[in-house]
Amino acid sequence: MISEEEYKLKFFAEKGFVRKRCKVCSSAFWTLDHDRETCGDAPCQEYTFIGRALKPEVNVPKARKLFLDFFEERGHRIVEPYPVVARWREDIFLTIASIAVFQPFVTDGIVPPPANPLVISQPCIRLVDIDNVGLTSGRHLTIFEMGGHHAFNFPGKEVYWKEETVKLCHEFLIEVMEVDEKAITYKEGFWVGGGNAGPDVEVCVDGLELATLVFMCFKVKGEEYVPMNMRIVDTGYGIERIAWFLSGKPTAFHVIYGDLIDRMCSDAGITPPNYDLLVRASKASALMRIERGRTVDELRRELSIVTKIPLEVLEKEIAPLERIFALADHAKCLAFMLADGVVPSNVGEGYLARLVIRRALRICELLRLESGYLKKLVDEQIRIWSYDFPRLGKMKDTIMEMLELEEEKFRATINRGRSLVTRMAKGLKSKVILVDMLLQLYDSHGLPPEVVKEEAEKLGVDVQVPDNFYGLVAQLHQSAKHVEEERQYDVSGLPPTRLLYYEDQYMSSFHGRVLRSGNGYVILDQTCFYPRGGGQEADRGLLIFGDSKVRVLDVVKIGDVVVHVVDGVAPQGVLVKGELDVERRLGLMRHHTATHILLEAIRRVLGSHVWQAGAQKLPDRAHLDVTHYKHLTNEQLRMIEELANEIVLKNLPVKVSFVEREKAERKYGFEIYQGGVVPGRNVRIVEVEGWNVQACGGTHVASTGEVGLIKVIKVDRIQDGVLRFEYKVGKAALEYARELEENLKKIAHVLECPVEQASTVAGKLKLEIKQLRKEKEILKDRVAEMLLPIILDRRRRGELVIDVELEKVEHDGMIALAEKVLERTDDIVLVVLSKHDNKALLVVACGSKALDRGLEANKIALEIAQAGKGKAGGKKEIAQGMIEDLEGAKRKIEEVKERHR
RNA sequence: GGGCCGGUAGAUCAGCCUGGUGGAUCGCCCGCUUUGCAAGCGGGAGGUCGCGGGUUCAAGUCCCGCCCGGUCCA
Repeated sequence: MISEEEYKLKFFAEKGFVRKRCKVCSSAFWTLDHDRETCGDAPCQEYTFIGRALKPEVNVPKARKLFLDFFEERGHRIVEPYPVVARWREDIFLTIASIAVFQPFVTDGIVPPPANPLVISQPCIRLVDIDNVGLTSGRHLTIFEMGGHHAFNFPGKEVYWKEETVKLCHEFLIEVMEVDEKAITYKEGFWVGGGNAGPDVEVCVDGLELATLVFMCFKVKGEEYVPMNMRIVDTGYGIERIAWFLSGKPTAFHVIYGDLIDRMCSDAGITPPNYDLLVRASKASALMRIERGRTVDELRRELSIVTKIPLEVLEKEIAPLERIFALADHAKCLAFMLADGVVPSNVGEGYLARLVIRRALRICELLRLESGYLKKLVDEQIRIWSYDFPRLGKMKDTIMEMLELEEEKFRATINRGRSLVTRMAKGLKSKVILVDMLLQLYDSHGLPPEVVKEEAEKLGVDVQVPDNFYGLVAQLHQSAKHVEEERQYDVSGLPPTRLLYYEDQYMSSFHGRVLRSGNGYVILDQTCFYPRGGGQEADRGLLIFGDSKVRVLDVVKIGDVVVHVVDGVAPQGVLVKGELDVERRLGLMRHHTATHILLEAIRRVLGSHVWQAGAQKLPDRAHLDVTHYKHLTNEQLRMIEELANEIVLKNLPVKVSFVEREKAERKYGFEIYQGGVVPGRNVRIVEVEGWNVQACGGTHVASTGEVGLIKVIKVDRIQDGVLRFEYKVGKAALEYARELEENLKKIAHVLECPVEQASTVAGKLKLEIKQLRKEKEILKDRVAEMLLPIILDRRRRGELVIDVELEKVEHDGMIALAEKVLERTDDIVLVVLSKHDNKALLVVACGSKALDRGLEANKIALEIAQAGKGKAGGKKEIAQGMIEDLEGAKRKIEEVKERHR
């Protein structure tokens, strides 16, 4: 796909590099060493830098400084790192590379770069490699700093391209890192990621890839690579790898975390392996081909063969240490993610955080570390890294609380799961847990199959986990998917609609010309109808032309064109008058502005980890979803409500302006993207003066006083980690208050008490019901006790079928009587009637001796009920029923008595 | 947003498929046994079966709606 020519650099030719092919992976590479046989990258060769220590004092901050200083000296401006959560874009959750900071707006040429050329050391998180962390001595990390120097070459305005990039890299390696240049290889490759692509050169020394130099010149659109106008130098240097390489430490973890590794070992009661063993295993870990989804056991066996270290020794000495490595890495990853405001949950980036947390907790469990250890470790990481990244320290309390709750939650889930598995296993006939059981345990209860296996095997139950387990899970959800199809309108060839609602948010009527019209839709040259978007519903109203008019049912924006969905047709070219449903629009505006006010109030009360997760504004109500890790207290809700209403009362101006994207970001931060990232060079900024600033396309009132009362009517936990505030403002709030009042009055009316006393009276009533119920039980017993001797006496005189008539006793009381009688004699048939206002209840009971005589309660009950225009059923020992015609039933009872005398 | 599971005594749960007087274990209270404790034995208290409708002679159980919790998928 990529021509060899792409890599034929003058620089290589002048220095005397030769192009060779790796004997292991057969990829092409450039080297000064004419005898070299491999490309110099893992897994084609061992790590040979370990133990060499070119610069033993170098750690991560020092490596970062070496990198930044070098490029600064060569004309690059240093740019401050961005958050690890990619708030400025919606296609990825996490910052996965330094270039991700500049995608898509800078790379698309919409926004100018902050400097050109520039250099940055950007903390990045990649969870795709999470399974490999620890196994490769530190080549794989979930969190790492990517050093990137970037040059943005605009057409006709070249900064630098391939030659200069490779030359700079080469100089950095030999001058700053003091690498022997014969050890360097430049491997040819092609890189795709973050929506862009281009040929790249991978820079490897002594088995370790230290940098990737990407020459970005394509935009990825679906399956296609579209050439870009701009050509961008996108380099990525592994800061941790540079530190590892220079320090010559056995693993990258030793240089990243220093003595923390040893302290963690001692906390876990692990004796670290001796240095030589560790170095041998570590060097060889470069050779592990981890890419193909192989099991840890297989890799370990392979490592044993390569290093000639016995498998038992590896498992005993190295495996626990690998867990320590992974744990340290995950803790650092969490410190950064949580500090940047990710709230663990089961949606979005919150789910990624939970994934890391649960993985880390599992490792703690495997290492038998005490509960709460992860929290301590993250605390330690905050201490270590907050010197270079001060924002970590600011969120510490919130982070600690989130971790505590997450650990509790995880344990609860696992415990619930364990008892479930135990019960399920006990109920099994064959000692095997079936696949559909596993699926149910995972899908409904969140129990991963490994946990089930572990638990079930303790009970001697076999578990077969199919390889395609998660595929089967996906299948379970396949059928549920349905895509709602939106009606498409043809807007091709039309000019952008002039958006009058942005020129005057209060405009309620206008004149416009019909540019295109069809059955059910009208497109005008300009409109003040707001199209559905940003969580705000579309406007309604009328389009009037001549003597006729059509109603506007919906408004949608397609590209730059606004389409009015109507209940008729308008002639092409005609001039129409548009009239907005003003009440509706004002309701929408009030609720929209209220949403901005409320969000800020929530953030100030709960903390800056709170981010908007969705919102909907209707004319008479709205809801706002935010990330937060636990339920609100009443006190917090009060504070939020009060704060929001104070802002209303202050009657602050709400200002709208269009600002250049990068200026807005610099001035207000990424918090402006609470409602999502909006496209375009300029962003529309809505500012509640002195309170809140957001990028927003919606329509707003001019000052907060117009919102009126903001009343939160409900706070829901719609997902774990997401709260939904429902609220009404202005007239709708008044309407709500009225309804509440009405209801309360009705309750008070029913209770016949003043409104203020309704709750106490209701409480008293409840208590009284409880007492009455108890009393009823006692009386029921009493009645039975009183009747008992009479019934037994009648039996002694020879009656077999004995009828008893009660009043207003329910079935349960009648049955209780029958039970009492049968306790005393089993050679009896008892027929109990209980008169109610418009019916009578019937119970028939047969003792066991009576059964022997061939009598059956259900048959007798049915016979009596049928004679009494009622119905009955039950068992042959005891049956019950209902009767409408009491006299008829009584005649039948006499008949039955006669029959069995 | 959608799917699945659950809500029964203070706690953990059985009962629901197949409707017919609401159960077990732990905890609690009382008594016996014991020098005392732990334990053992005997007895007892403790339930609007999440809420609201419907079907039925009869609903914890079947059907529908809602509320709450858990969990997976998007």
